[in-house]
Amino acid sequence: MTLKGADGRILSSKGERTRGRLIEAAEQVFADLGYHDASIVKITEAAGVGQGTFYLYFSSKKEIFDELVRDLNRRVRHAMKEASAQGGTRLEAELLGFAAYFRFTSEHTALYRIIRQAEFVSPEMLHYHYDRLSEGYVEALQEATAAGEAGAIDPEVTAWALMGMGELIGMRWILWNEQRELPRRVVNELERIVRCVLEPPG
Amino acid sequence: MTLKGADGRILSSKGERTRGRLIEAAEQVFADLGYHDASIVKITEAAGVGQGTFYLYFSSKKEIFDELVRDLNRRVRHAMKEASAQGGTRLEAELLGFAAYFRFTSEHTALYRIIRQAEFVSPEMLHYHYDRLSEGYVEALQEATAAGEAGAIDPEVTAWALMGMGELIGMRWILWNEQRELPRRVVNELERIVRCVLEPPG
Amino acid sequence: MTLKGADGRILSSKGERTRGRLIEAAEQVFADLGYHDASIVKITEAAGVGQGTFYLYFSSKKEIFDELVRDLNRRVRHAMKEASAQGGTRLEAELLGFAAYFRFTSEHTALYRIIRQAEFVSPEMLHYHYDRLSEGYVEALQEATAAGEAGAIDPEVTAWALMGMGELIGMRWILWNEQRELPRRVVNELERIVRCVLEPPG
Amino acid sequence: MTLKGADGRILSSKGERTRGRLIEAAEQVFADLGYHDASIVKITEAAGVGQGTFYLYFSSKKEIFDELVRDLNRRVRHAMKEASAQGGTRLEAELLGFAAYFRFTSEHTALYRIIRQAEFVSPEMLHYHYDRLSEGYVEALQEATAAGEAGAIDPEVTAWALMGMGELIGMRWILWNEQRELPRRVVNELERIVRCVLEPPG
DNA sequence: AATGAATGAGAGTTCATTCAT
DNA sequence: TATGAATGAACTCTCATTCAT
Repeated sequence: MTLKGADGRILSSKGERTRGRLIEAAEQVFADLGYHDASIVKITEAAGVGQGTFYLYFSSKKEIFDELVRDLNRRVRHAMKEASAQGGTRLEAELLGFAAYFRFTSEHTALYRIIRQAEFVSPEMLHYHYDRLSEGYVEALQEATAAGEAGAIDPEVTAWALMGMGELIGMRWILWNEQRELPRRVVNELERIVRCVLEPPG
Repeated sequence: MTLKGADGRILSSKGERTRGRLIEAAEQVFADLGYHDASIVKITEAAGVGQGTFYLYFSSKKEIFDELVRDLNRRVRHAMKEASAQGGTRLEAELLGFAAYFRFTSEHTALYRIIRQAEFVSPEMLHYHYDRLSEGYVEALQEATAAGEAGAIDPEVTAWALMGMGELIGMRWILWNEQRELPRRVVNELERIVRCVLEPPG
Repeated sequence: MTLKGADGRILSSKGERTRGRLIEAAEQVFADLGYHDASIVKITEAAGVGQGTFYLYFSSKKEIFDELVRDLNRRVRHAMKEASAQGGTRLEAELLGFAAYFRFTSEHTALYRIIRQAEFVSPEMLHYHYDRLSEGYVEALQEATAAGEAGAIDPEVTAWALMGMGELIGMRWILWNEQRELPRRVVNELERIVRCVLEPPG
Repeated sequence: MTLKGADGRILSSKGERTRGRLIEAAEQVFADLGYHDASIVKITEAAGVGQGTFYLYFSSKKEIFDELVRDLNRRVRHAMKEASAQGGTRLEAELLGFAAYFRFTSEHTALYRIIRQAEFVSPEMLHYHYDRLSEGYVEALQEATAAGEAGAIDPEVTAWALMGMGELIGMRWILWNEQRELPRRVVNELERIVRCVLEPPG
C-alpha cells in the first residue's frame, strides 16, 4: 500500500521514513501520557522533526491517533494469527493466540492505554478495533465448530466474552504487574476456562 | 457519613444538597463529553451554581472525578449484591448479578465511559474500581466453592475473567445498541458460559 | 444601551470599564499595526488585562474589529452632525461637516487605516461604514435641495462623490502629512468644488 | 526592459514566462483572498509551479505584492491615457478617462482590493500608486487650464478630489454591484460634477 | 455559602522561508 | 531552472483555578 501525506500526495521513501518516525513517536507518547497530555510538540520532539513537519503527514492530532489505532490493530491481529496457526487443535490454537495477545500487550502498552481513550477521542476507531478483533475470534470459533472441535456455541457472543477475558486478565497481570507473561496459575486457569467455553462435544 | 467541603469543614444540609447537585451534574457531563471536554463551567452550569462554588466542595477537577468513580462503584456493587441475593443457587445468583450490572450500565453510561478514561486521569481510581468490583466476584465464587456449587477454580482469575466478559458484552450489546437489556440469545449464551466457568463438580 | 459580554450577559459597571479599555486599546493597536499584525496579546497588553479576559468581552478578533468600526462610525457621524448644525447655509454646513471629518481623522487615524482593511476582514462592516456615512450626506443634500440651496442634483451619487473627495484629500493632507488641519489652499479649493457641486440654482 | 530574478540575474525567456505566470496567479489570489490569506503555496499552485520556484523570482511575499501594484498601476494609467486621448475637449477627455478607469476596475478587481490592503502591507506602494495616478490628473488639468478649457483651479487638489470620486463611485457601483459599467444616472451626475469642477471660464 | 471576573499557561495549527536534491 | 520536504516562530483561543466581593 502506498502511503500518503496529509494532502493526499504519495510519499517518497524519505517521506515514508519520516512518517514512520512520527507514528513510532506517537505510539510512545500516547502510551506514556495519554491522548490529551500528548501534544504535537512532544510527538515531533520525540520523532526528532520540526513541529510543522507533523502537518505534512497528518492533518490533525486525531488523525495520527486513528492511524495508530489502525496500525496497532493490524499488528496485534497479525501476531495472534501467526501464533495460533502453530496450534494442532483448536484449543491449542486459541491458547497460543491468547499468549500472542498478551505478549503484544506487554510490548505495546499503547494498545491498551490508547484504546480505552478512544471512547471520546474517536468512537469510530473504538468500534473498528473491537469489531476487527472479534472477527478473528468468530472465524476461529466457526472453524472449530465445523471441525467438531467446539460445541454448538454462538460464535459472536463467545468471541466477545473471550475478548473481554483477555482484556481484563491482560490488564491485571500484564499491564499492572509490568510482566511479559502471565503467571503460571493464571495460564492454567485461563486454559480451563477456554476449554470449557469451547465445550468440545462429548 | 458526614460529607466534607474542599477545606475539610463539615457540610450543612444546604451544603450537602449543593454538593450532591454537583456530583449529579458531573456524572452527566463526564458521561456526555468525557473528562477532558467536560469543563468546570459546564458542570457548574448544569448544577445551576456559580463557577467559584465548585471549589467550595472539590479542590480540583480530578477530585470530583475520583469522587464520582467511588460513588458509581459503590452503587453498582450495591445493585449487584441486592440482585444476586435473590438467587437460589450460586449460578442463579451470578446471573442475577450480571443482569443487575447490565441494568446499571444502561442507566449509568457514565460508569463505562468514565472508567475508560481513568487510565490517565486517575490510575489509582482505575485500580480501585476493578479491585473492588472483583472482590465481589471473588467472595461469591469462594462461597460457591465452599458450598460445593462450584468446582476447584481459582477465584481471582475467574473473577477477572467474568468481569471482562461482562464489560465487553455490556459494551457491545447495551452501550452500543443503546438497549436496556441484552438480547435473548446473548443471555442464553452467557448463561452457558457462566455455567461452565463455574463448573459445578459432577 | 446596555453592553453585553461575549456570552450575552449584561455587563456590570466594572465590566463596562474593562470592555471600554479593550476597545480603546484595540483602536490604538489596529491603527498602529493593522488588523493582521495586531494580535490579541498586544491588545490585552495595551489594555492592561490578561489574555483570557479578552474573550469575556469579545468572542474573536474579528468581533472587536467590527465593534470598533461601529464605534468609530458612530462617533465620526456624530462629530460631523454636531459641526454642520452650526452652519447658517447649507454650503457652510457642508464645509463645517467636512472640517469635522478631517479633525476626527487626525485624532482617530484608526478610522482610515482600519476601514481600508475591512475589505477582506469584514466586508459587511465595510458596507456598513460607507452606507451609514453616505446617509448623512444624502439627508443633508436632500434638505439643501428642498430649501432651494442646492440644484437639482442626484443626492446619492453626489454623496458618494463628496465622500470620495473627503477620503482622498483627508488621506493626502491629513494622514500623510500628519497634520491636524488641511492647508489653507486645500480648504479654499475644496470650498470651490463643494460650492459648484451643490450648484445653487441661479 | 529586461526582467530580473530575485538574485538579480537576467531572465531567460523561459524564466520570463514563469515569472509572468506567478504575477498573474498573484493578481488572482490576492484579489480573491487578500494579502494575508493569500499564501505562497496558493500562488505557486495557481501558477502551476513548485513552492521553491517562487523564490527564484521574488525574494518575499511583499516583493511580488509591490511588483503587482506597480504592474496594475502602469496598466490602469495606460488605459486611462489611451482612452482620454480620444476626447475632443478636455471635459470629454476627462470623462473618457474616468470611463476607462471604471472599465479597468471591473476587469481587475485586484486593483481596488489590493490597494486597500497596501496601507499596512506596503505603505510606500500606497503612496506610489496614488501619486502616480494623481500625476495623470494633474497634467491633464494643467493642460486644460492652459488651453482655456478649465478655470483657475488648483490642479493638485482637484486631482485628488477627482480620484476620490472615482474611487468611491467605482467601489459603490462597479465593485459592489458587480457591474461592468456605471448606471446611466450615475454617469450623468458624474458628468455634471466633473463639468462644474473643471469650471470652464465663462 | 456563593459568586463570576480575571488570569496565563499551554494547546493545536499555519505559513513564509530555506535548502538539499 | 525547478522542486518540495522541512522548519519554527507566532498566531488564536480554551479552561482550571484564584480571589475580591
